[in-house]
Amino acid sequence: MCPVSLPHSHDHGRCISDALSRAKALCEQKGVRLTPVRKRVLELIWNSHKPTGAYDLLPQLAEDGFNSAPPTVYRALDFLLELGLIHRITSFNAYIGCNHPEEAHPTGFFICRQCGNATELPNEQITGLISQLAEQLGVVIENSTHEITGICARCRQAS
Amino acid sequence: MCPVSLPHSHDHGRCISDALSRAKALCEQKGVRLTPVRKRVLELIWNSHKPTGAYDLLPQLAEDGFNSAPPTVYRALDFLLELGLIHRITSFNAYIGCNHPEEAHPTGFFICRQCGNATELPNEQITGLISQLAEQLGVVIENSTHEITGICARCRQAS
DNA sequence: CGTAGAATTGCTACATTATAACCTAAGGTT
DNA sequence: AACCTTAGGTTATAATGTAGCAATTCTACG
Repeated sequence: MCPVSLPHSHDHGRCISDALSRAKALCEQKGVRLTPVRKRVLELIWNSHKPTGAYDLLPQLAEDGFNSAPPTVYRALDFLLELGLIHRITSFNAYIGCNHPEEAHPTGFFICRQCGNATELPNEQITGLISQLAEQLGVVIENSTHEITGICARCRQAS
Repeated sequence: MCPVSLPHSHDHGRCISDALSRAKALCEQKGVRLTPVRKRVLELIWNSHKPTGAYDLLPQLAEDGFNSAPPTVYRALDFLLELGLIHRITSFNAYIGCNHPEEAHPTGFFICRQCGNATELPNEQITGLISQLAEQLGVVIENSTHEITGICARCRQAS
């Protein structure tokens, strides 16, 4: 399960290295290649818990001597999205790492207006909602995005 | 309440004229002006129950002799969004009319991949979800978007 | 090995969506 | 009329995302 609220302070280096090893494992399992660009993009996205825009990645890749034209980034993003290693936050045109790429799951995010951090919403609620809706409306659901903004618990207390 | 599923065939002229009179009433009530461009944009959006892109409106406005540069359309859209007369579907970069602009409400949409129609999700479910999440996460929710895609009941039966 | 085929990346150009900035016009008020 | 506020016109540009094709790297198989 994804954390629903970030601990005030956490070992973020650990966050990143965990994400990278999960990614490596998943790629091996699926027989696909976590190439340097792909790995670096994932790492950059995991640099924070704030959604990162595609064009924010370009200069950072350039610094590392990678090619830095939009297609490079978007290809890497597409690859990572496909594997579930990252999610796209459509209302921000931005991307964020996922903690549990192994299990397929409908995605939802809470994004704090103050600190900018995004946390994944608990699966149960989202799953509950969409299965309820599917039955009630008689529809077949293929995809769903849920993006909630506001003030997170920590920022609320800090103010 | 918004219809959750479109009747197979409905008097769509009525849809449009209802929307326009609601808009007129709301504008009078709020003391703002439903100018020709704004009215025409609203009408164009209500031409179907499919989300309409901003740039789709430009040539249609041009046909009617209106100015047709992006700012014109976006200003009209912003005005209509502000009043709740339309909603934005972020995952499609598109806009759609709202049946009940009077009452504030969190918005959610189901969009059919097949026929393209978008229908507003029942308020109760969305409201239920976000109030549950707000309490559980200890957050203050300011905004939420819920966009579900799949196959609607009618298209499912037709296939 | 070595070579064919597939996957990946480099690169240029371009498409789509949205906004900034500044000026003109229209409508409402005294 | 003089003034003020709101709305619209116009040009340019920002931000996000893709198409298409050539060059390279990897992989599998003989």
